[in-house]
Amino acid sequence: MRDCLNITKALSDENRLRMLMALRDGELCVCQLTELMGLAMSTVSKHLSILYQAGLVDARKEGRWMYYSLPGKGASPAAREAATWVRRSLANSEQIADDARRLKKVLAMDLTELCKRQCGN
Amino acid sequence: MRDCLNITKALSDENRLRMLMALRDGELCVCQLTELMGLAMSTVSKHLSILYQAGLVDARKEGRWMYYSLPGKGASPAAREAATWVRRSLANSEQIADDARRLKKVLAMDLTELCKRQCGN
DNA sequence: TGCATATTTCGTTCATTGGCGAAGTAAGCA
DNA sequence: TGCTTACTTCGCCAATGAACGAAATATGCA
Repeated sequence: MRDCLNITKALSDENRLRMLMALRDGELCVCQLTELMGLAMSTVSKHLSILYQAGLVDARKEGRWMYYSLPGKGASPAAREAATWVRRSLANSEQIADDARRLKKVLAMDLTELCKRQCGN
Repeated sequence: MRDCLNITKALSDENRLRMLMALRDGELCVCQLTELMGLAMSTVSKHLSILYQAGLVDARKEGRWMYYSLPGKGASPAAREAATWVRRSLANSEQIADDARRLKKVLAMDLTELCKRQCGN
């Protein structure tokens, strides 16, 4: 029950759903997600930790960067099924499509420049 | 996005998950769910309306009684898939097993007597 | 019609959650 | 060793949500 609730609570916030969908095409660092979401970095970090606790994202540290991604085979069946459900349910969301467009621009930016700017705020 | 969030928010409460699971074997009226859950009837009614808004339960009025049940074929795919996910995720929950045991006793009670007692409170 | 009963709605209280900025931590570089 | 940078944790405030009891809304029955 605890695991199940962790997952449903993690999924019950619009910004967290958007972040999960943003990770569809591969891992992103916190700065990139922060730029995409237009929230404070501390807020994004908090959301990511909630998703991580629920097993809905993997985390990988590389140098100073933390990369988050959708979980692989190691994840719990419940979490993977939930992620699949989210992906299908939001496939046609206008908001998600808009995020995908803006994510492309974010990915085109220089990562170091982007992070420097984010952390300056 | 709105539909998806309605579903995940509806599922992000332990008592609502327990109610959904209690409906596995067929419809129940508000009094029966109230007895099972040990909450105020107004609280149970509120939870049911949230599940209903999300499309996670059907509602049927028969005389003075409102019967709630898991949704049939008419329900949205997203809601049905979510319900299936919940059923699988909680299949082995001790809490749910305990609820099932107590539900048997509730079903053995006389419905009219049960309701009269509930509403007296 | 009037009364009992089953349920919902309303108003309030309390706990949880999302948001931010500031301070703290960890990793690379001069 | 310091300094910058990428991120997390902490402390606070505003908003949301769960709980209750009381009042309102059906519905059936005398």
